[in-house]
Amino acid sequence: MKIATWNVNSLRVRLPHLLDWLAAAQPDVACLQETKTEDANFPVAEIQAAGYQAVYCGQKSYNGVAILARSPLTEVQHGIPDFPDDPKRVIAATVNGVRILNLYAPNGQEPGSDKYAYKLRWYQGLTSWLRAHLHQQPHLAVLGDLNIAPEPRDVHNPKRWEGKIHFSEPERAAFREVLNVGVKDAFRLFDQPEKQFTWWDYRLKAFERGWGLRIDHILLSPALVPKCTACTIDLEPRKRERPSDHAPVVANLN
DNA sequence: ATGGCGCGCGCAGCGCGA
Repeated sequence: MKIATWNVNSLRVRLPHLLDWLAAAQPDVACLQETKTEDANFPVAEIQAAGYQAVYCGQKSYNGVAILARSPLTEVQHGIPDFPDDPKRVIAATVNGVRILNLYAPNGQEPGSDKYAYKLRWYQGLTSWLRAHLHQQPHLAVLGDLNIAPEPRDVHNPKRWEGKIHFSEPERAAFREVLNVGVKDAFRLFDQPEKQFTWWDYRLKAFERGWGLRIDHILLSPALVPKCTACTIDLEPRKRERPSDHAPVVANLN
């Protein structure tokens, strides 16, 4: 089973890219973030024609998540239980016995801001939920735009980014707390080339210059780790005209 | 690297993302 995550930055604008990418990459499960689409406008027909079922929760302009799958999606859950928040950042479902958590973590704006405090609170809520959920669902995969670069090697210029949003120490600590629940970063299960990123600023030709961050992740529970045979970043969609600023991350599970 | 981009909304220019 191939599972993937991609922040599409508007599903409406990126639908042609998404359909081409589904055909090329052939994921069995695709978690999307920043759909920016109300449920009534979700492109169900196009997604079905591509061979996928979908569950989704979105809103106008901001946020929005969806899970696409070639097999039935069951036990669909919205939001983080016990975290009073409704900006359409979390959707979960079970596919082929694997519990899929699709997350769009808050951006955080900048350290010290209200949005930053909210991001850290959101991560506390996430960690508590994960701890409980992992006990109930041992075959658990967490995918999404987690908006944190966990280590210096996940940032093109760690000195430049130290203390900045996505790479501040409290954020990295929050990410470590997630890992401490018992999940592993699928990308780091394997030897990887240097300078592997999933997001590049639209400005200043950041993609061409390799100025990126690795902030989109796939985390696997202990039961899934031995089943994982590969985890890669797919740069092809980012090379297109009018791309999303994020690249998809893909993991193969036996 | 930091003004510089791209999105939605809605019809001008702003809020937001990362």
